[in-house]
Amino acid sequence: MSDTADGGPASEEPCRAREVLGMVGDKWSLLIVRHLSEGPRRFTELKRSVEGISQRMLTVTLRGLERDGILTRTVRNVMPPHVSYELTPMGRSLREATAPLLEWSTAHLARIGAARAAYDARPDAPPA
Amino acid sequence: MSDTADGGPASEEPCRAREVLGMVGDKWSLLIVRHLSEGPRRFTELKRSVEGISQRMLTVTLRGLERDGILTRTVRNVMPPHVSYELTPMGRSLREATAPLLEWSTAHLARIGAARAAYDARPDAPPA
DNA sequence: CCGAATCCGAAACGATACTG
DNA sequence: CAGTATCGTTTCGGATTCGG
Repeated sequence: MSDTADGGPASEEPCRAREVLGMVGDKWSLLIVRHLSEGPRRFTELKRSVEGISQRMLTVTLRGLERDGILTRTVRNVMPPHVSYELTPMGRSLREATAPLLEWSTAHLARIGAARAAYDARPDAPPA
Repeated sequence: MSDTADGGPASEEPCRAREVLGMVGDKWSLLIVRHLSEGPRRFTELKRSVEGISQRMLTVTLRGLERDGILTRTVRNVMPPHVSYELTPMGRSLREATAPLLEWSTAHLARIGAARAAYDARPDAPPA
């Protein structure tokens, strides 16, 4: 399968791929989507499980995904506050669409590291 | 298929997805990979077909992809210079892994636009 | 024709402190 | 608990200029 059932033959106009990458190509979106694929999660749960993300980036990223219709934000106005995030059907379809890429990454990361090492060891390797 | 054959259950350690996105999650990499999936291309051909990319970003992105073993760079030292770029087998497998995401994008972009419009029209929409 | 080098503005990101 | 506000740093990316 070299040219069928893919995202198009690339020869078409300005290409929508950029818009998708502008949405999920950031540092955290796909991580959050992936974690939410296991079920609804609360803010602090995500904060812990994504690990490395700051409060700010978690908030910002969640807002963006909510705006794009990838997930829903449900507020229970009690004390203490309780906010739950959950994938929409579109969010789950996105998760499935990104699965092959995540698979690919785990399968090829070692090879990529080797390629980089080989490249950097070449006589004509770039200085920095 | 809700949970099988995907990139893992998300519960594992710090997650490699970030490294992949650090590689192909930028603005241009996937576009270039997509264009190269049709066969080898020269620098100026890519410059024209990607359209919107600057010389600098084309050079930088191509170098990165070459370093990661996604594509090869072949120089024919003649006048005028002739440099050809071509996907490696790993590059082609990457192209296939990203195909579902590109498919998804073309299928859902309109719906996302609608979701954004609806979100922005909500009474509690963010100011900016 | 194919790039490298430099400069600069814009945007992303992170740490911290504060609020209901 | 679940954010918001502010600040400083880092990175991205475009324009321009120069070299082989």
